[in-house]
Amino acid sequence: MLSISEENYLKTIFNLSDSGKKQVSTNSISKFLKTKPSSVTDMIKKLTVKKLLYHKKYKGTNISSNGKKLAIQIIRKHRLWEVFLYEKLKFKWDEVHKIAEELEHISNEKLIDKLDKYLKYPKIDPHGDPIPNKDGKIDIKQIIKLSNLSIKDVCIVSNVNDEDGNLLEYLNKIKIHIGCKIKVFDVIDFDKSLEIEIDSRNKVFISNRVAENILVTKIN
Amino acid sequence: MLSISEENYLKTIFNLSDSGKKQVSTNSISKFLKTKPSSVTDMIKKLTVKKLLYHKKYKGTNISSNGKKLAIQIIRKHRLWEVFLYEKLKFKWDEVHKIAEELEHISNEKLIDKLDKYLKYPKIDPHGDPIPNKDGKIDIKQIIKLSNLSIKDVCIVSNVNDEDGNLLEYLNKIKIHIGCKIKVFDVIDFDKSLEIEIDSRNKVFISNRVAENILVTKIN
DNA sequence: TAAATATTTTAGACAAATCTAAAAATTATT
DNA sequence: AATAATTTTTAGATTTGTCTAAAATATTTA
Ligand SMILES: [Mn+2]
Ligand SMILES: [Mn+2]
Ligand SMILES: [Mn+2]
Ligand SMILES: [Mn+2]
Repeated sequence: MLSISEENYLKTIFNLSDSGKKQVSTNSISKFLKTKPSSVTDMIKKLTVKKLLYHKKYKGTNISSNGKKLAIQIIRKHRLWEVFLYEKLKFKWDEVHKIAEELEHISNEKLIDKLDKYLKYPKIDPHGDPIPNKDGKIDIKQIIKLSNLSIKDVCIVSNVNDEDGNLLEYLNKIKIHIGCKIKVFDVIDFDKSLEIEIDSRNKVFISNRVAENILVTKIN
Repeated sequence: MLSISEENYLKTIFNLSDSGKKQVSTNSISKFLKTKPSSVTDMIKKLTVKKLLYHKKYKGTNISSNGKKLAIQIIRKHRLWEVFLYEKLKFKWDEVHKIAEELEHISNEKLIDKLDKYLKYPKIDPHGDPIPNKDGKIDIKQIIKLSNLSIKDVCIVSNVNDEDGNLLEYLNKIKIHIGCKIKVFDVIDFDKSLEIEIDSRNKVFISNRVAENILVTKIN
């Protein structure tokens, strides 16, 4: 059994490593979790003893296959709770992440199984992130950043960064949501901002920064 | 903001004090929470500084009105989650208490408001305990122990002790549940055990000990 | 009411998770 | 390659919640 802190570190390392593909630096973990690098070093040692991480002094950290399995189960819980909060309790999509950060640490396998069933085995969370199944398997779609599209491209929004509440609020305002259709009308050379049309209705300009945080699947 | 430990102590003291009516001994808290008396003394000091308890060395502990308010809100959360687990996720009534012990510590007022609404503002939890409303008000019914009834009395089960999973499992087995009707057929002089008929169907004997843990409202 | 017993508190220790300050190692710059 | 800057680790401290052992107080029993 892991403590809440251990779970948060493990999940963060899994995410920062791009699902275990890359090495993670001590500083990046410390920045993400808003703890000091020295605290991160301590926790890395602890999780390494538990064989959830590999670590060589001064070199960087990799997640082990056991670590991956545990991290994916935490993510599964997080995203199922997000669906519950969004679908059943009618929270806005920019409110669910913070609450799910707490709910994800409740450990009872039967609870998660029953929640999954109750929600009818959802495949994605309210931000378009895939929900791992009980065995840890994750459906991955071919997705690209909206900022990579060109004039006249059309796409469906499949995912947005759920870490930043301000971004989600802004997307609410301009009516961008998971599953909506976006057509690129113009790409401004000066700052790479985009003029887009959302669901064949409202036309707006969005910055390149915003476009980088919206993941889409091209449909033409 | 209270820690999970502080919340558990506060709730325990509220319950052991019979909703604030009685003084609570250090040992009784320690027994209930399975911690040592010295740990209890430490926590009492901390909660006294926060003005949630009154305490005089060697004399005993009383809960303050602020402490009562907080305890009632934790109980509200606990019982609402129990209703969710029982009604929506279809857990058995003997399974929900343990999980609710964790869920009750998630602190987000909007979450509890929305959960309450979603469950249609339930008045009692799966064990018949009243759910305090948002302002902390609790409906109290005229309830007595089943063990206090006499031959030919009829009653409705309104509450059972939810702390002991074994009791709940046993009640499941003999089909006693909240709202069921019980008629007393005989009271055995020797050990005060009862012969009862449940919902005009199955007749069984139950021990005095069991009858003491079933609260009912008389209907004749 | 004095002694025995039980309860409660104090003193000091420990593990977990964090921090600051300083040392060690790595990486970037001249 | 030497120096400067950055990153990472170590050493030691702090807070929270727990423990054991012993001391202080209260209660029960003889
Ligand atoms: Mn999230
Ligand atoms: Mn979390
Ligand atoms: Mn309960
Ligand atoms: Mn609890």
